[in-house]
Amino acid sequence: MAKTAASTRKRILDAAEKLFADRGFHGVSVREIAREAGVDVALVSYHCGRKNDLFETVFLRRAEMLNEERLQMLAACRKAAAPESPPLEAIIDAFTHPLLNRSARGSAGWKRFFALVAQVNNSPELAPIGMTKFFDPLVQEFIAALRDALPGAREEDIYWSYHFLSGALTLTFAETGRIDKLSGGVCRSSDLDSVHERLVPYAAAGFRRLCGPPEKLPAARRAKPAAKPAAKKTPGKAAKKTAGKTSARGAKPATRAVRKSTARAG
Amino acid sequence: MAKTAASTRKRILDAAEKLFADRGFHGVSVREIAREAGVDVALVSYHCGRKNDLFETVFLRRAEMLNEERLQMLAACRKAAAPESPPLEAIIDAFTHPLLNRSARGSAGWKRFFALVAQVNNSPELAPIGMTKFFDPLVQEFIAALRDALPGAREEDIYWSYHFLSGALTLTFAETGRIDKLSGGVCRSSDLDSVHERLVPYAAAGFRRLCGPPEKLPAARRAKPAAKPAAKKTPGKAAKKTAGKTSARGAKPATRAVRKSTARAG
DNA sequence: AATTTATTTCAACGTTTGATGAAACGCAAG
DNA sequence: CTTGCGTTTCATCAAACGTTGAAATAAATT
Repeated sequence: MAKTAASTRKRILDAAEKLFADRGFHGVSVREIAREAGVDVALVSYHCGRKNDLFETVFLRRAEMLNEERLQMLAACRKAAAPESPPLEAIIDAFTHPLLNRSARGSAGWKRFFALVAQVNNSPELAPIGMTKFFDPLVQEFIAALRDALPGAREEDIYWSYHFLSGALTLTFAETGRIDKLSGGVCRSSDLDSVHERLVPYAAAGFRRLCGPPEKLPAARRAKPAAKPAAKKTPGKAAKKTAGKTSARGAKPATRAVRKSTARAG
Repeated sequence: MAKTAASTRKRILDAAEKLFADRGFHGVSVREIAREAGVDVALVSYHCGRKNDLFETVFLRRAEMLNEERLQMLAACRKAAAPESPPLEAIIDAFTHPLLNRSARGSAGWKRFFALVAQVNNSPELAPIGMTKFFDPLVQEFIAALRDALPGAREEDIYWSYHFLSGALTLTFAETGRIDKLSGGVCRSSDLDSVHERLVPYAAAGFRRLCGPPEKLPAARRAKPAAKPAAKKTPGKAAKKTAGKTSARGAKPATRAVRKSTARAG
């Protein structure tokens, strides 16, 4: 069982997905992927080509599925509201709900994929390649829908509002566990249903505030420019001298300058 | 010049910051950092310890400065509003404005740092370590302020609203260039002043919607559960057979199974 | 000037990296 | 059985990896 060629390829992709999602492209070696998949190293390049191609394949595999469903939902809510524009919440939901569908009900693979997307989206190295390549056509479609739903809005406001949603969405579905720790257990990042319930109105309210009628912003935006905005310019002499004194640098241990880590303190 | 020990260490940290911000922790080698800094490899461990320590130092260096100013701004706006709670916008601004101060006026170092934070924040591997360690105390302080500004709000709603802001903020200041491409030049991610002008009201509106009085949500949230929510389960046989035919897998070239990348096709 | 300490250079260590050529295997078609 | 093809194993390559000891140099202290 699980010895056919197709399943070998799938095992490699699944293993790669898992490891890439955890530690990013550079944090994983091809050999590690092979080991995780229980497969010889050479089989990785045989089935999936070079490491770059493997990464792209992992990324593309689910991106296509996801975005298909997103477009379907968008079309559905457009049809339901025709000839009017669908309500803003419905458009945002069409954009976000497919993530919930895939992730909430226990699919480990999809969860890993979303963790991967979050990293790509936030990487100066990968975002201009990966996100643009696989997500921009879809996003343009949604931008158009948002434009209809927000008549009179300026283009920049729509794009920026989308960008904020994108950041919130990818971070949330990455499930890094940070919010769990931060909230002391009050929030569970794995409870995506209840998160999504909040994300949609949050984003919708933001869109309306930015893209809605030009209600004058409440002027009380900044409190004070802070006591010393550019204080503490070069603490090099003043602050540093207090700590250590012999060494030219801060406060560093013995023999070699720095040796604080794990073992071998010699 | 620039040959003192202190400046050597600084050169290493700056080089590390630049490379880490571009390609992440695993994407950069110690030797590369040394090369970028114009320094012998051994000097990196001499001045900054192991690679892990170097990364932490790079991260901590600016995080402390940044968060100090954030707390100052929070204190200032609290004082200005006392004994009332500061307005929501002022609190959010105290959280976000220090990023603008540091980044908007051309500091390449700070821009790189924010790109780094975005990657750490979205990494399952690094977020639980880095973000928790260096940002949680600050965030707790802001959560408390938000709690005062949003009386009657539920804890989960506050935390999740913050989380959404965090995602939008880090992605925005990472300046990956994606929004520039996406918008065809309409938005410039480097124009942080005008982005920040939008981010604050966007987030504030989201907070109010989630944490404000329990206005009944507009029921029209979902359009339809989409025609086929779980369509196309295993395209392995049906869809794949259309493309290639000889190979067991999809459509792949010659000799070896996969060989599509750059050079050395034979 | 002599002595101590801080910094820098050089060379090397054992491992791991991504990738591949050549040979062996399994299996269906001839 | 034999041929042929898709798949798998095995061994290997040069390059790069993180880290360090020891020697050489520079700077500070006595």
